[in-house]
Amino acid sequence: MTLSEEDYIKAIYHLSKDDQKGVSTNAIAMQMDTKASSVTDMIKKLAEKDVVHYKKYQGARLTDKGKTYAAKIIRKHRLWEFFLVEKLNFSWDEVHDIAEELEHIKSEKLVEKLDAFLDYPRIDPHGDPIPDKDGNITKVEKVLLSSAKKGDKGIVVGVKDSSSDFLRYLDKLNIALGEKIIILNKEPFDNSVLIQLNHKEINISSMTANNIFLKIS
Amino acid sequence: MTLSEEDYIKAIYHLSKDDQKGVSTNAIAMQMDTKASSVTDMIKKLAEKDVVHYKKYQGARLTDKGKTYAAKIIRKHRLWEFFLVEKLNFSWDEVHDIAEELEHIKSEKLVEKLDAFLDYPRIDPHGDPIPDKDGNITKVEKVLLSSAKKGDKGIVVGVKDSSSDFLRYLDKLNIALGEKIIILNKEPFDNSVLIQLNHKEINISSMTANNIFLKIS
DNA sequence: ATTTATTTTTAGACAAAACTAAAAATTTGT
DNA sequence: ACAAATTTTTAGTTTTGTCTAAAAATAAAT
Ligand SMILES: [Mn+2]
Ligand SMILES: [Mn+2]
Ligand SMILES: [Mn+2]
Ligand SMILES: [Mn+2]
Repeated sequence: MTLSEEDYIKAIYHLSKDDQKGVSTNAIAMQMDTKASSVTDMIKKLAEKDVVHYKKYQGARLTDKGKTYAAKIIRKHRLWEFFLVEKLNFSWDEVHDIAEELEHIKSEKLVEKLDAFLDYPRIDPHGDPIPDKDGNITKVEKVLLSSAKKGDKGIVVGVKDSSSDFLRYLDKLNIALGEKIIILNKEPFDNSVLIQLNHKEINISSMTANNIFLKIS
Repeated sequence: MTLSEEDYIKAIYHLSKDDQKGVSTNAIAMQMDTKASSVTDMIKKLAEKDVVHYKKYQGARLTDKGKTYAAKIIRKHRLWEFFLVEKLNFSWDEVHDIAEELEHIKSEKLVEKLDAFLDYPRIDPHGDPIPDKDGNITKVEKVLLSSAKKGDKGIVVGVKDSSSDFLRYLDKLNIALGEKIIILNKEPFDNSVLIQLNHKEINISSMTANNIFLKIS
């Protein structure tokens, strides 16, 4: 499987909400920052290799083989991100692009040794679960800050958007994984949320609240 | 620079003995396991990018820019090899192929942080020097076991052939970097060498002796 | 000094992964 | 239900890196 094919598989995996409906050509094109026509070509190739099901105009659906493959790439991506942050002292907003390259290094043994070296981490620096050796992903129960209710108390356990810009903004707000948050109020006018964090009250915009995951405690 | 271009630059670097004469098209083809015609195409492209000097039928010579670039790739290759052996507990015969991929990961910051994490190692698991940040390589004075004289005492400091097969053979002989060796005798008939290693006498074939570097003490 | 052998380059083709432009199918709006 | 808008596919190019076959240049041998 080539680097490009692997990135497509991962993209389709991440875009697969429903297991029934295929992921649309346009959605994949958007995610991959390419043109729909290129996506069609690639989907056909992936169908040829039995990693996706494809019927014209019906979008792409990963096969079991495809899902397993996706999990393996994601496992590598997140293990490398963990390595970069925990061992090389990168910050969480710098690691995605590098992991985007490292995830394609082809060596089963490398992944397993890296996993052992890192002491079998189960979540990456953005709170996302790291698939195990066999591709199993333990789903973490989490809820968007935007959908938490007034009075709820929770811990920041993840982010939906993991772009550098957003992560650096969270740094500025002193919001990091593990921080305790209390929802003091929700403003119906603009859907902003007033929270308490480290004994300070801060106002979080709807857009920001929509990208922070909490575990309600 | 693409992955393929980088591998060519490295190949030309390693094949450059004389600084005057260009490296022949055929030699590069051999090293890269490809055809001479492909090499000619690539040399032209590299000349276009000013990393090699190229005149028809004269072979390829790296420019200063090319040499600096080569040193950077080799730096990454050897740092990753060191990481794999020292941190992930790979053996020295397993790391070359993986480093062959890792050396192409594009992030200056990653290299510098990796270097720091490894505590600035200066030689890789095969005894080869790791170029510094600026591409400077400190030459290690070393001599082939095959050219050492009877009575010489030395320490194994490197290997010329770093193929898995050779390295595993050395493991079997208990020859590793740092081992002390005494040259007891040289057999003129087949150029084999009788050495003392760990209080045992072993006979080393000419071919093997030709691939072990010593520092005479 | 020619002829012969080897090396290197050119010419033409191919597969991968992208693109643009245009056609076909599907979805949406009235 | 039909026209309009959108999505998806096809057709035809392009670029990168490879290949084979043949031509040209260089090196070796008689
Ligand atoms: Mn990637
Ligand atoms: Mn992540
Ligand atoms: Mn390489
Ligand atoms: Mn090495």
